[in-house]
Amino acid sequence: MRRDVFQAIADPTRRSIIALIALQSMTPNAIAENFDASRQSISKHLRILTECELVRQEQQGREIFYSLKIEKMKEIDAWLEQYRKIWEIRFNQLENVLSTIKKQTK
Amino acid sequence: MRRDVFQAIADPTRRSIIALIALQSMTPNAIAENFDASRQSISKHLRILTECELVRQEQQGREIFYSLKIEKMKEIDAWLEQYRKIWEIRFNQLENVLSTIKKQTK
DNA sequence: AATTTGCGCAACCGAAAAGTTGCATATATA
DNA sequence: TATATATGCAACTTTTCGGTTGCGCAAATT
Repeated sequence: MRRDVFQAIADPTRRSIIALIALQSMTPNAIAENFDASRQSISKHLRILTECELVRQEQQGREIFYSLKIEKMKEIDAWLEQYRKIWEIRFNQLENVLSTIKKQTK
Repeated sequence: MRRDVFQAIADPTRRSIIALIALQSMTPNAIAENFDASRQSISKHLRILTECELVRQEQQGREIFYSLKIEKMKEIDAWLEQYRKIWEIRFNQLENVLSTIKKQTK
């Protein structure tokens, strides 16, 4: 089972779950109430999110609270970083081109 | 076919293709040479990347050059932004807690 | 003009993923 | 203690995905 963060966030339901539990931890039932999907289906998504460590479980009596491991999101951020650099360079190049044109028209 | 950026970057081969063409545009054959995968397989990935507008094609004779549409990557960045905010808040809260502890031990 | 080259497209196949159903288990509650 | 509730897990089905094969077409090359 190739489970990585990128695969985890590929599913729109999982992205919604992430958004839902980003601020406060929730039980599977509470989460499922926000979707058309069945409890089991949500449970499976939660398992996938847990397996790739995007989510943490906390047992409390017979309830299990799920919350987002926000640190793991930084992995995506780190991957994006290289491209952020590129688009900044591109932007600067464009700036230069524009200022050159401006000078020429003067 | 539900094709979005998140689904596109879920596949490791596609992420490699993105990295490869980020700086200069390349033909499918040239791209395929960098992988074990067949030309057709790479071509299919390129189609998916094109469909979700992460990649642009430029015909030049019988060759087609593919290049990254870096702007589209910003969509992922925009999605991450909300979580970036959260982890900054968390970090500041931690700072506060630490400084409170520091004061108490004084 | 015939052949080679670069490429896309459609059909097919096997593996993995998503969803459903039916349990089992542990903790509350009556 | 019997029952209801919260949840996970395993088995099964359906869908999706990645890859291969085979074809067609247009641009280069001979």
